[in-house]
Order: sequence, then structure tokens, then C-alpha cells
Amino acid sequence: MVMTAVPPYIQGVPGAGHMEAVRRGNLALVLGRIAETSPAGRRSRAQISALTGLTKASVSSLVLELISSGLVTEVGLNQQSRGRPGVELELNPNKAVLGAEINVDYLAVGVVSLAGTLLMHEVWERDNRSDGVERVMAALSQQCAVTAVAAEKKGIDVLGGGLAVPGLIDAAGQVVVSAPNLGWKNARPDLRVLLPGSPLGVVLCNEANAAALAEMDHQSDTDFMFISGEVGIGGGLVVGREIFTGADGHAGEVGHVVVDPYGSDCLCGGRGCLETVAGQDAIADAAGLTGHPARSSRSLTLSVLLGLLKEGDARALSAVERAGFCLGLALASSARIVPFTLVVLGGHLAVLDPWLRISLMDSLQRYSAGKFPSGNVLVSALGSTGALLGAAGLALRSVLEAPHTLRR
Amino acid sequence: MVMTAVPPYIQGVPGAGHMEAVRRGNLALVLGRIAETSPAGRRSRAQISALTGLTKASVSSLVLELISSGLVTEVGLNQQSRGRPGVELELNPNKAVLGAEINVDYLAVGVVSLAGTLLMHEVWERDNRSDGVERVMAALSQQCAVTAVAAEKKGIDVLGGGLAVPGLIDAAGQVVVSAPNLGWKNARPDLRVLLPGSPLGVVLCNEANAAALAEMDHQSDTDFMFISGEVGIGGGLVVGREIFTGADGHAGEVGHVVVDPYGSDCLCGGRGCLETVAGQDAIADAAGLTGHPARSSRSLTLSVLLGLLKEGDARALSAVERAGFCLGLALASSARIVPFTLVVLGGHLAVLDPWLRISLMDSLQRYSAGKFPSGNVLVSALGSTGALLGAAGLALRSVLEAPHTLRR
DNA sequence: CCAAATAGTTTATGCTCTGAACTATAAGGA
DNA sequence: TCCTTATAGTTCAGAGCATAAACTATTTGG
Repeated sequence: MVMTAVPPYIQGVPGAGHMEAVRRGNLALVLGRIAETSPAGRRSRAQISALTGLTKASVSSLVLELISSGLVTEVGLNQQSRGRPGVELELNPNKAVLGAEINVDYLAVGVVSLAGTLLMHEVWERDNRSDGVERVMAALSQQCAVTAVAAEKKGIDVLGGGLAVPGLIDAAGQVVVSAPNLGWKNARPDLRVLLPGSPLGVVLCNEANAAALAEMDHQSDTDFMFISGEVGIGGGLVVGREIFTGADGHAGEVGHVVVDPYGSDCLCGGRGCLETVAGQDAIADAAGLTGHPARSSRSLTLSVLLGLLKEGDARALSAVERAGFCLGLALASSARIVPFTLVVLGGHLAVLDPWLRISLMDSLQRYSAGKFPSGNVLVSALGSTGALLGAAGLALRSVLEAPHTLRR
Repeated sequence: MVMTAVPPYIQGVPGAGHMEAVRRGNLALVLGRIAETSPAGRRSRAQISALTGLTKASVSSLVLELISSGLVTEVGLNQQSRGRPGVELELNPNKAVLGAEINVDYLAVGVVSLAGTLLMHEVWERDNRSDGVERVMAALSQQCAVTAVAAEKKGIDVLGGGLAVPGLIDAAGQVVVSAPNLGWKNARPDLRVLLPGSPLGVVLCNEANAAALAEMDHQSDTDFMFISGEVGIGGGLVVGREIFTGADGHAGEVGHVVVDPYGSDCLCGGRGCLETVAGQDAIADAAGLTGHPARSSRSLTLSVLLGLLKEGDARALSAVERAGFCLGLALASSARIVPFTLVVLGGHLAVLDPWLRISLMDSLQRYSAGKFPSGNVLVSALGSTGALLGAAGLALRSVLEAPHTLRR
């Protein structure tokens, strides 16, 4: 039997003072309790001490360090029934992270405070298809620079950032293995250029995963699947409040679960994948929009389809109904492999929800043996900001989970 | 944004000396390096020091503690090219854990050394169907007692144990939520009675998961799926060398992935599940063995089926071929949700491998876009001892990952 | 038989936490 | 108003664990 478990604190710093690992862990622990929005309001050192089991002395020392690193600020006083009031602590409202998104027909950049609030947000329409990684990244970095300067003017310090891309990211988070809709393959975007001077770098993530992460902050469930309906269908799988990427970074690809063994070929090389039935193009084809002039633009296609649905067009209705049926089937099967109890629909699937829902719920119930109450299939509340918020959230997590990296 | 991450060392011991967590982690780290079978042979304190980055002083102190807790023993001398020879360390060969298995028609108990070697192994034929949890556990505890005494006579000290059951285990590892083939539902076996005096307890686990874990020790892959073919079809999913159970403990249930949307109803309440096509009973039915006298016993059914296959019976061949096709389909879909690169077949699927393989590989390749080279679908090497070894392995892990629990 | 090399132990020191004493600040009652 | 009580936060001595460096132990090889 081979054991390979390595305590986390030894990673990266072999030979260094391992006592420091305790400090690092406790810094994160205390910061986490400060970041938590508790119903009783902001917390004081004493409350954190009681909450964590650390002594007041330790908490004081840890908080001092968090304050001097700029992550935490003292706000007001917190009067309990009697005695000296506690000093309320909060995440420094003037520190933030950047969230960015590259999608097929736009670039988006936003600034998110440490507490997770979207402070600024801008979207630039831009055709990024087959424009090449360098060109797109150059355009994006320009927009990031503009945003960063604007943030600085408001007194906001940007510590790091996250970039969401509609494609498969490798496990190390450095390479876009493939983004068919952008025409990228094994692209290595230079992430540093987005935030040249920031103390932490920029992390890269998949768009569906990012949206899932953002969605999670609005849900109590710890395990769920976010379905990103675009040209294809992406899945963002969250297990235990963490994005589940698997060994190669490709987990949760519900778009390529087989729903029709004798169905049509899929771009992925498989056959009868969910994407070939419920992807945006697939639905459009099945609805009879092939060759239609509107096919030149995605948003046009979708609005034409919506028009047909509202008119009660039989072919469109049945195409969408079948998509719902297959989506339910794929989700039921997926939930057997990784149990999740909540599904959130995004992209075109969110838009089509009114016409999808009945067949989706029917098949989901049928094939999952009734594990999904209908309240457990939701439409995304975040819409187009989801990916951006999630990318920023990923950067946020890296700060909040490893505050020692900002020590001075 | 709500953060709930808690550093592992704070769990369970709030308020206690957190410095001790470093000690605990390092004890496990050093023990892990002793447990590893390295090509260069057993390791000395100095080698472990170099390997871990801990100083020789620390390693000495940690090893002393491991020796005094009985987990480690000094063996021989380890002469390097020059200088004082190192003292070779190894896992104490006289300490062991118990592995036990309850299955439909037998009970099995084994003793596994800390190094993972099966030292003793006994199987008792017994019809456990609908005999009730208490009766079965009473019988098993008797067998465990016999085995424990026999081990003691050989000078072997049993520290803890694991019990594998063909059913769904709850996330806490205490309740058998359902074991249809045993007729159990929400059963709470009294695990303590199996090893009354042992310092560590007995852990409960699913049979397919246990077999997967045991299989892993013979594979280099870190992510794979073990398929346990019994009356139903169980799946054991290993991600990153750990059993992946999911939030509710039911992950990897590949037997209930939908392979035929218009197929027959499944016992689980779903429809067209893999199990309804490739389960042992399902194959027997499709092969035309319904009503056959042999249906009274599982092993008989299987041997009759084998007979038909060897005769070239068309109906049997096509039933098995279809099972292979659907298995490949279900695996391809599953691998999209949790990427794994290796499949190991157990139970009747291992036995039927020669007749399954072609259709299995064809559909697996077809639907996974060629991600599985044929060398990546294996037949279990462990056979019937897999579950037992895995259950013991689970107990083993708990010792090796938390050696401080044995401190005296 | 001694120099060089390697293994393992001893000792002094530093970091981080704990626990208890201490200071600071408020509410509430006489 | 002042004193008691309660709570917040800081200071300081002490304990546990790891480090680094010096030291002892044991072997090879000239």
C-alpha cells in the first residue's frame, strides 16, 4: 500500500518553519469569520475568539496582522448588553478584485469588493471569434487597464483577478485546451498583462464553472449543477461549495452525456450527446430555422425562436420540448455519478425555461426516481454577470483562503 | 459571500493546543514515508528527513513516538556507500486490521497487515438474505472473534477494522440506507461488537467502493471507476486516490445511469437504467433463462449462462453483447461528469468479459470520442477478496493518516 | 589507523499558541 | 455621582514543536 498524503502546510515550503503553517491557517480562519455575514452583524475580536476557540490573545494578534496587510478594517463599535463595546471588523471595503470574461461576442470587466459586491461593470461588444488569442487578450487588457485606473480614482485597490473563458481549462489553470466557439486550441493567454502591478495574479477558469460558483453564493445548497446554455452546453459542477474540476479539469461536462444512443454525431467526436439535442444550434435546427437569415447571429436566432414559441409554432415547441426531455435525462444520469440536488439553468436554457420546464421536470423525475422537487430546478438569477462574478469570486477565494500572501 | 473553510487541524479539538496539529500532521507525514514501498528499500530517519524537509532532529523525535505507539519497528541496517549505516524502519509487521464483508450468500473475514498484506482469510457460506441485521451481525461477530483469537495466537495485534456491505451507506458511515439484495433498509449494524476491545473502531463502507479502493493499490491511475457486477450493478468511484462518495455517500452509482430512455422500469424507481440491461438478472432474463430451474441460485445462473455462451447460443450472446454496449455507453457518459481514465470490471462482468469486451469497447470508444485505450478497461485482479481488502484498507488509512490516535 | 562520509542525538533558540492577570470601557443600580 | 458588574482587548510568562548547529556514533577506504 502506497501512501502519498502530504499535509497541506508542507507543500510549497519544504524545510521552512512549519510552525508558520499554523499561523497561516489561523489567519485564514479568522479572516473567514470576519468575511462571514452573520445575522448578528459584524464581529469583534471577542466574538471571533469564542467562535473559533482561539484565545483572545491569539485573535488579537492575528487581526492585527490582517489589518496591517490591508485586508481588514475596524469599523464601529458593537455594544453588547453591558461592558466595553467590541470593535467591529470588516473586510476592507477599498480592496477589490477584478473579474473578466471573454465570450463569443463581447468582453466584460468588473470590479468586485472583497465582500463580493459588484462595484463596477462594463461590457464591450466585440466579435472575438477567430480573432486569435493575442488580439483578444490585447483588447481585454486595455479594457482592464481602463477599469483599474477608474477603480484607483475611487480609492479602490485591486489585488488580483479572475478570467472566465468559454472553453476547457487544463488542471493547472494555465492553458485553454479548447474553446471551439472562440476558435482557440491549446491557447496560453498571458494573464499577467491584465493586471501588471497586482500583488496576486490573475486566475483562469471555465465560464460555466465560474457562473456556477457565483450562483452558489446565492444558494444554500452545497452541491449543485449549473447548466450554461450557449452554442454548446457547458456544465459547472459544485461539490461541497467547491468547483469540482476533476483530475484533468473537465468535470461536469453534462453537454456530452449521451441522451440518444442512435442520435447524431457531436462535434466532440461522440454521438447523441445532450448538446446535439439541446444546444442552441441544435434547437434552432430542429425548429426549422436552418438556412434562415437570422442564423447569422446568435441573439437573433434566439429571438426568432422565441417569436415562434410565442406564436405556438408546433415545430419549435416540439424541438424545445425534446431539449427539455433530454436535459432532464442527462441531469438524472449525472446526479447518479455525482449526487447534486439543485440545478440552475443559464444562457438560452434560462430563456427557454417556460417552454422547457414541463418536459424537463417530467423526465428528471422519471429517471431520477423523484429526487428533484420542482423548486430544485432554478433559473439563474445572475444572468450575464454570472461568469464575471464567479471569476472574481475565484480570485477572492484565493485571497481569503491564503491571506498570508499579502503580508508585508 | 459566505466563507466556511475551516483548517483541518481545528476540527474536533476547538480550544485545544493548535500547535499539536503540526505534530499530528508530521507524524502522519513521516509514517507515510515509512509506509511507502520505495524501490531503494526501507528508509532510515535520515532519508525521511531529506524526503520531507523536516530536520533530522524532528524526524528522530517523530519516529520515536511512532515506535513507542507500536506502529513502526526498526529492522536492519541500511548501508549507504560510506559512513554510519541508517536504521531501516518499517510498519510493525505484528499490527494489523480486520477486513470483513457481508454479501448475499457468504460472510468473509480477513486480517491485513499494516503494510497491506492479507495474512489470514476465511469465507463462510451463509444465506444472509432476509435474515435481519441483528442475526447476520451476530454471526459475523462470532467469526470475527474466532479470527481475532487466531491472530492473537500468531502474535498479531488487531487495531481496528472495516466492514463492506453491498448497499448504500450514509455519509456519516453509520447507517446502511438500503441494501436491497440483503433486504436491509435503514439498518444500523452495531459495529463495535465486531472488535470489542480494539483501540480504533470498525468503519462501514459500500462493497463496490471498498473493492475500488483495493483495486487502486494495484493501479497507478489516480482516477478510475470500479464496476461491481452483482444482482445489480454497483460503482466505486475513485478520484485522486480517494473514494469519492459525494455529499450523501451515493456517488458513482453507474448502475442507474440511463442507457435506454424507453427501456424497462428499474427497482430504483427510474427507467432504462444500466442495471436493467447489464445486471445479472437482466442478462439472465434476456438470455432466456427466465423460469429456468437454475434461477434459484446466483452462481448456478451464471454458470448456466457461461455454458450457453460457450455453446454459442445466439440469444445469450446477444444479451451479453447488449449489456456490453450499454455498459460502454454508461461509462462514457459518466466519464464526462467525473473524468476517469481507467475502468475495472468485477463480479459477473469480470466473468463475462470475453463476451462483453468487443461491444463494450466499441460503444465506450464511440461515445467517449476515443478517450479509452483498450488497455484501460481491466478485469479485477482481486476477485472475491477485493471488498474485504478494501474495507481493511479503509481502516488502514484511518490509522496511517491519524497515527496520533494510538499515542500512549 | 586515520580521514572522510553519513546517521542520529543533544542543546540552544525562535515562533505560535495558551492561560491568567491586567487595563479599558460601558450599563445599571444605589 | 459613584460603585459594581460585565464585557473587550492587551500584556506577559510558559509550554509545545520545529530549526539549526554542534556533537557523538559508525562505517568505508586509503
